[in-house]
Amino acid sequence: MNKKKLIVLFGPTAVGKTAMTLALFKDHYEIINSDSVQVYKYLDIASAKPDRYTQSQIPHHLIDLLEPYEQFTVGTYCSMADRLVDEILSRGNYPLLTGGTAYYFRQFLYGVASTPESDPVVRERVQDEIKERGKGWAYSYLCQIDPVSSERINPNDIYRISRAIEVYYQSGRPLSSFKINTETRGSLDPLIIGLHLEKSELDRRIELRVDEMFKNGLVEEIENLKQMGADLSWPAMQAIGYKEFFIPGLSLDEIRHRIIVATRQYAKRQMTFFRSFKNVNWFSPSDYEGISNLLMEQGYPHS
RNA sequence: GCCGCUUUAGCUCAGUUGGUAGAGCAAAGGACUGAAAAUCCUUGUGUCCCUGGUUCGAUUCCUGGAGGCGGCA
Repeated sequence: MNKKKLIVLFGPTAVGKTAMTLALFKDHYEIINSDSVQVYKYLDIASAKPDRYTQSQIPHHLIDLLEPYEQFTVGTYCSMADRLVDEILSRGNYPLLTGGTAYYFRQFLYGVASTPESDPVVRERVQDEIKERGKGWAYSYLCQIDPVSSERINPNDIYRISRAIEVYYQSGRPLSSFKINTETRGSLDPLIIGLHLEKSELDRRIELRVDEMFKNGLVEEIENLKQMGADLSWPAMQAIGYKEFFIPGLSLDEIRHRIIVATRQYAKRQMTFFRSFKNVNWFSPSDYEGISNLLMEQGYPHS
């Protein structure tokens, strides 16, 4: 059985992934969006969703998939991406997974663990319990039901504690009993391309991009969402460039500044995650020639 | 011009009854088991505005000066 050839293209926010796809991947490629915010409808500007023109030049998948009040998960991403990879290959094209959500790439490449998928009812039950009995209880309960995970998870990391408890409620098994994969799935033959920029240059681009977002109507986009009933309980509203508008009492300038700072911090976290991937071919986002040569060497269509 | 308050980390500010200092934010580094643009961990950062004096020792008390804020003229 032939391994599936595909390209993974990642890099921190604002590094220039979209420009890169237009420059080098216009023909014989189809993009599988790997960005946890661009899957949402109506979140166009602050999510830096590829514009109409870009989408007309290259087929895009997994964009505008959900309403902003719906929950997306890695598991869904992975199964949809798997199906799309097969479809794209059967058409004689190459899948190009691109975006900024490192966690999605990690789970896609290694294969998502066999833990039960998250259940909103159970999640709410656990949330209620934590609210009632406190975070201290949650962690000591975790120590009891899953000592192995309690070693790994910090007592303050209520997200992961909560999830570990959910898994226990749903399966009757500790989270740590589900083995995770640490190697790329045998069925895949990925070519991983990472884009990186010097910190000061990336910071400059982030600031420019945020100013562009305001010029392109970010405030109107938020107004539209608020008219639809958006508030912080909508999963999509936790994204940078959206959540800031729900903080009471901020001026537009303060919102702008917070978005810039949060974006810089996000880019830093992304780089930390990306650096942990193996077999990454790192390039500057302007190095079209280097990437083109790599594609040629690896037997991929190139321009 | 006079009176009062103020000057400490990149920013906002605590503090030291005289023994050269610490929070939040920012920053740097890291983690990541179906929420991941989420969540969490670790770590510094200093002519304590300048000048003289008192003192074993001054960022702290005193003199003079400079900047900022407010009031009166």
